[in-house]
Amino acid sequence: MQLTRAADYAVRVMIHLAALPPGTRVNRDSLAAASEVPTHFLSKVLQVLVRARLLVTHRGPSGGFNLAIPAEQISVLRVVEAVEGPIALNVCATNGSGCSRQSWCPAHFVWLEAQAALTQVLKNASIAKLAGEAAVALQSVPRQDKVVYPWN
Amino acid sequence: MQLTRAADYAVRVMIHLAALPPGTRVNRDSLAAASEVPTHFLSKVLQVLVRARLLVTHRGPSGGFNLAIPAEQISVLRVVEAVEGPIALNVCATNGSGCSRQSWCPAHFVWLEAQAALTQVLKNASIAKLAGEAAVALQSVPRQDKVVYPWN
DNA sequence: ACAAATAGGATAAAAAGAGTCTATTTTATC
DNA sequence: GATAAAATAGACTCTTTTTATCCTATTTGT
Repeated sequence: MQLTRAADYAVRVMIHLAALPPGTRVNRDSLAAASEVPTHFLSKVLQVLVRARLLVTHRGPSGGFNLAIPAEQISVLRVVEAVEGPIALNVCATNGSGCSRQSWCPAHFVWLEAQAALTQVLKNASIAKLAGEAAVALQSVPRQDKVVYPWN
Repeated sequence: MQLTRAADYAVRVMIHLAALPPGTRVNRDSLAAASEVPTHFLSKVLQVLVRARLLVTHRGPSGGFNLAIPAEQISVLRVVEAVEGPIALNVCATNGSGCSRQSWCPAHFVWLEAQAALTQVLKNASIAKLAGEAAVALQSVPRQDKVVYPWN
């Protein structure tokens, strides 16, 4: 009943990028440092986010990652599901076949309801909003990462 | 991000017992059959529920398990947490130390909020209520388990 | 050409999850 | 007291997932 570390890391990274000027490109090592994530593991997570079209990647010198779409349009749910797949609190709460008791099991609806409540919160939380909060919290931390601004 | 099978099984068993006359004692094999759970595995789950004071156990012939308290007073949350421990969506959402970023991490509050939404649903769902729904669904299934009524 | 990056495959350690088996203890009943 | 029905407890297995790490490509800006 826990998020994977990968999903947590993904959300951290997305928020970090959203807090920078739109389009800012940041390389993996900077992202790893800023998000406190093991670099090699973060590579994997970033690759997933790229495949999910949430990030855009650039190779070569001055390469790195930036948001593929405006942070306002990205919910935490979307990021989490990009990494973990669709959230399902129980096997019987899957879209697929699920369990044999599905049709009558009285617990079934509770799982669905709980799942809906959970995903609703994650859906309503946009990465942009969280990044805004982050900006406030980070005012006392002037250190800058190595970043490449899009106008350079 | 899923319930364990054990927690699912625990809820099934509790609902099954709650649907019977109060105090009805049922042995493990009957519970396993009714709940579609591997018998030996169910043993483990039942032991946990006994330690959590949700079930009362009786050994020997005509032994078995029955609810320790009225089903109206038992929430699904309580059953789940008896088996899985306190629900925490993320390491940083634990009561304990959590992660170093806890104090300022903007995602932190989202996890807490999502967790609250989830637990709220599970807390509001009483085993008794679900058992009532089960009773309706089971009207077409006349088969009786081997049970021991408390007045015998 | 060179160097800075990402991509992606292979590997692996550790933990969790799910289930099985068996010996032991308790206890109702004959 | 003997017997048998039941729960208890713990060891054990097997599989999958998680969480990485490392290494070799491949891209690409200068």
